[in-house]
Amino acid sequence: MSLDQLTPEQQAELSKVRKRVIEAIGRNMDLYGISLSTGHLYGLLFFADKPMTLDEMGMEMKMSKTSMSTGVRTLLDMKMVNKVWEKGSRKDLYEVEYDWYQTFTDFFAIKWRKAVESNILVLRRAVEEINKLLALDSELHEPFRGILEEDRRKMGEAVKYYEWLDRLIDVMESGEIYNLVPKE
Amino acid sequence: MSLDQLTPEQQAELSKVRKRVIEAIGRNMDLYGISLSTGHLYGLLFFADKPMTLDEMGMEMKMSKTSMSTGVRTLLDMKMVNKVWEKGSRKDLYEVEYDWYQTFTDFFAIKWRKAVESNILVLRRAVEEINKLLALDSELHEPFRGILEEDRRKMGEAVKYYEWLDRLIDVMESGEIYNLVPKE
DNA sequence: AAGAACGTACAGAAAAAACTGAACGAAAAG
DNA sequence: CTTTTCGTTCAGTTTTTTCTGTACGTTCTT
Repeated sequence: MSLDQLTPEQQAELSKVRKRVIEAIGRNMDLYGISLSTGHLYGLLFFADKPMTLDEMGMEMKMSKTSMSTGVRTLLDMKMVNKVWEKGSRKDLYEVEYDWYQTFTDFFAIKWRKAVESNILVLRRAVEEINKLLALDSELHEPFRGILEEDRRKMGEAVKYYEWLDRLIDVMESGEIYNLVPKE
Repeated sequence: MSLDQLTPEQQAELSKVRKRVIEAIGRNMDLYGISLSTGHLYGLLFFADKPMTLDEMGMEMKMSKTSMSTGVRTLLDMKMVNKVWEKGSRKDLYEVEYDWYQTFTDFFAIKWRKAVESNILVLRRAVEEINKLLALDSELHEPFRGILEEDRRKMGEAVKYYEWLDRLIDVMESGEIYNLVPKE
């Protein structure tokens, strides 16, 4: 943090302000599926004036290095922090991705995309399966046929929705979203 | 589920197909901050051909009525299910909101909006606080002044991002988003 | 008014997730 | 080549979340 050069009063003032912000940001990071303490870690890195090592994080967070390692990896997987290379140091260094617009769209590209595609796949397969059942014997008892058709209809609707979501994610990834909602 | 009219083989076929879909949907509902079993409950309601009571859900899910009650309330709070009134029955009836586009935008309107506004508030206050510190004494030691200004800059950027996110949520709530990404 | 049916609050049990320290393997330093 | 440093794996512990049964208040039914 390199706050060492400040007087104790200055350090206290500053960390009071920062702590409130870190707390708020960290608390709301569960929207990204991130635990509170990993959210705090993110907040710490947000205010750091230089990339940090795992040991430094552990020091500041008063937590084990193991926890820092897993926390950082979570953030790394979501592209919320970046690994930084610095000649001379053989420790790994990390800093937050300060482009939060990018972080937001990456979140969708990584997490939501996966869910969307998995669900589309499963739904399409299920529809196929039902089609097979319906085709197999045209002499189906009415209640069964009706239920199958209703299920197929519902799943068809769901697929349409997921395809829409897929396109929405495209629009975010491509940056087109900024045409509709400009950054400024 | 009113599958009673079907033969055991038909019931088996159908529930095999449904179970796979429910599993997939439920698994990915953690994106909404919803537990796996509440996700399964949602899946169950998705396939139900009529609104269900808590007892029916407990029966199907093989879980306690208490759990059904809390699960349904979670889904209700997120507007993923609706309470349905049916004359004659004095039990509460629930059905899923089948308009998934609406569900998606409601999710942002409910969860993200809250986070965004809370964070903007906290950040604005913190910026104010820093402005006060900077104004208080113009004879600040350089390192402190520099750090304060850097923190202020970062938080200003964050506020701008959150304001963008706020506008994005507006666009979703208003339906403008469908101009950019049409439903079909 | 009394009894039955319903949903939920609550406290304890069970399950899941987060956290830690010790141990290990890889890679740099001596 | 040996030693040190670093990040991660893993097993065990702590903390948090989920789940359950009982008890309770409310609202219908009779």
